[in-house]
Amino acid sequence: MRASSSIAPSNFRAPRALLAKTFTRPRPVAMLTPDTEIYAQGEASGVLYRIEFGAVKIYRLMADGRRQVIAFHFAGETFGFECGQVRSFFAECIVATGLTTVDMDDDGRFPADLMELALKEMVRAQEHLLVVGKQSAIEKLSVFLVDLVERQGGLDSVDIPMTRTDIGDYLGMTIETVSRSLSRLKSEGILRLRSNRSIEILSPNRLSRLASKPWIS
Amino acid sequence: MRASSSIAPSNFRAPRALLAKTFTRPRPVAMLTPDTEIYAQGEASGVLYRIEFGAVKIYRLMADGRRQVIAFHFAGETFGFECGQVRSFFAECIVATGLTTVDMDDDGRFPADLMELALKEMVRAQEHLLVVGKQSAIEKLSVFLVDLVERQGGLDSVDIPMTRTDIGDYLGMTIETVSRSLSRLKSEGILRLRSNRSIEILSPNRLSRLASKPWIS
DNA sequence: CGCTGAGTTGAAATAGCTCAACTCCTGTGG
DNA sequence: CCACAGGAGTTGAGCTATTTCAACTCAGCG
Repeated sequence: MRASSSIAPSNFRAPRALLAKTFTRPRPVAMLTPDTEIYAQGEASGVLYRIEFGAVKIYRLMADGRRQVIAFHFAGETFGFECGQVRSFFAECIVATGLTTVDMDDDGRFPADLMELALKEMVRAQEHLLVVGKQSAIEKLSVFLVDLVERQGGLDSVDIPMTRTDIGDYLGMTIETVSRSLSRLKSEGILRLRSNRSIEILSPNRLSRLASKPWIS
Repeated sequence: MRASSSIAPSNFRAPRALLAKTFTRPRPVAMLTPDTEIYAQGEASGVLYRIEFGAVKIYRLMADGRRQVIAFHFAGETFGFECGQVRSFFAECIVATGLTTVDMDDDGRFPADLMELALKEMVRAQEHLLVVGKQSAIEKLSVFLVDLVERQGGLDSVDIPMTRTDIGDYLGMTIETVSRSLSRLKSEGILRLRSNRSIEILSPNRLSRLASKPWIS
């Protein structure tokens, strides 16, 4: 499943005529290898990306070298919203990924269709806040896993494309704590580590009880 | 400066004709007393609010009773963005507050002018993530204070309209830790507590060094 | 076959939480 | 005008979860 070629994002800006605002397909697809940088903090913004397959992480670097992962995005999702002329975040492929682009209007605004997506992204960020603000590492990790399960269609077997470091930077904890929490869930029989990047949920109920949907109804 | 009357938000929905999309003033202003609930989790969404004066907190209640404050808003700011038909958050006045409303379009979308505001709100939420994800309590509080300073025009004297509990729920720490961190900043000569709700920044440099703008350039 | 990076596990250090006592401020009623 | 009550804030002491530092395992790959 490894892409055979890696095309820099700036090279595959599609002709405007091809970019229907109604998201009609097919559109040109760029194949990116793992760890490819899609855009960087400080670059000019303007293009939105839609993931055809694969996974992407959005993060920010701090002055002291720490990193905060803002979001993970998977197939079918759109990312790249910014409020200024300049990117505030980095976007990077986690695995082999196929991307298409969505341009802004001539006047520098987004098609109205995308308002909904931007708002959804806002709410997602705010809900992530609830998770990072939680005190317990087990809780955080459970919420993370339940979210992954749901986004992967509710199957027992969950793919974890990102590294422990990514997860730690996403949840605001060290990789050791991520690892220990996973081990704890394993030892309690809630999940099984099929491999480093794939787990099997043995007791979805107990997992989601740990995650305990923080928001009321 | 206490408002003489408190009008429930549902009572001051202005006639559509008055709500110019270009934000022309004057518009009807509702005066709300402190602790007035502007909207609640679960209510129908649709109206945006603009703060003429005062301060508002946006928060969410968790199933276990914990609270996460998502944002504070001050004069000149607009809040109330949602992605669904229903409010995900509570909005409540912190002090006496004057509000005006901005309706959505007939088709349930926001005027295009507001896209920018929504995106700004998204980025704000994502930056809040950086703060809550930080490990040190002193750092978190410093970032919070620096933000307040900037939003109040960079003066030495900062107004803290919210309680320690609000601050704690915003930064993801207990009120005791908020208090201890403030005392620490005080004992180090970085600030002075004029009163519980007003501080004087003695060394803005050292404060912002502690806050150490996490994002590079 | 050994190198490298990712992940795990252990032990000690520590930051923040919890519980509890206390102070301070403010508003109220005598 | 003063006394008092209640809420908000502060401070202390002990406890615990997470971080830190370090050693180790494991898997993939030249």
